[in-house]
Amino acid sequence: MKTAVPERVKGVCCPPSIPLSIAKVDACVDVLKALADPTRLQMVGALKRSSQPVCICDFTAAFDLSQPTISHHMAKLRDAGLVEVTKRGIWAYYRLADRLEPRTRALLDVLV
Amino acid sequence: MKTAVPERVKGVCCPPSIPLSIAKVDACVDVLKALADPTRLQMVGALKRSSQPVCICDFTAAFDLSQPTISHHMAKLRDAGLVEVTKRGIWAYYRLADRLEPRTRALLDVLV
DNA sequence: CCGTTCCATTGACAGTTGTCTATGGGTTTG
DNA sequence: CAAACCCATAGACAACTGTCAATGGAACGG
Repeated sequence: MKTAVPERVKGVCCPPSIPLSIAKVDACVDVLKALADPTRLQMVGALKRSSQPVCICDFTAAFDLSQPTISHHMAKLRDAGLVEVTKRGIWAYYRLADRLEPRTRALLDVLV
Repeated sequence: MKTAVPERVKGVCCPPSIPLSIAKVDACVDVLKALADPTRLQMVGALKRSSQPVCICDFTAAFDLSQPTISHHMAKLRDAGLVEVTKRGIWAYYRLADRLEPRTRALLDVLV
């Protein structure tokens, strides 16, 4: 029964008891921060569902946000390693990163 | 070949072409925001690994943060519906929420 | 070569977030 | 009751974030 609370002794609170998994936490948090925004989450979802790289101008049209804001959000996804860009002529085409970590891939499969 | 970029016509950029899945995005983002912090992510991980509810004083001891800050982080996890509390005497025991949405559960399985 | 188109960067600004100190409330113990 | 203990809330403050307008750079077309 998981809800049966452990016994405690007053004043003996707070031994350093919790095993924390500090490794990879920061990297994980960076990915979560990148995804924790409505615009960026929808961007990633659209890229994941698309069979082709998507021109960023389409995102500029799809969201009610200025072009610099869209560019800014995409830059955050780039910095997090989630997306990659191919420039062709005056256009910039984005896609999900080719070599996502398996955990990150699994995360996207759950999310979008 | 997913990297073959689509053709474009100059000036015809930005048709309203991207199908966005607006539903549930905000709810999803709320969960992601709650998890997108090193302290909170480790808290959730510790709760997930623990077979018993964990006294919040243990978190106060485990992290190099003040007691109100720990309480504040746990409140954020509560507000996001990720954890639940049982009070007993002067102690507050936290655990993962009993009825997490399947998607949220899957998210935690990937993350922690 | 010059204007047009698309994209990224910069700078500014308001709103949110993480942290602390201070305080108060509830529970147990002397 | 009074003191000690644990926890949550309130207030303050610095740091970060999301947004926009303005600017500049690169590529294309006449």
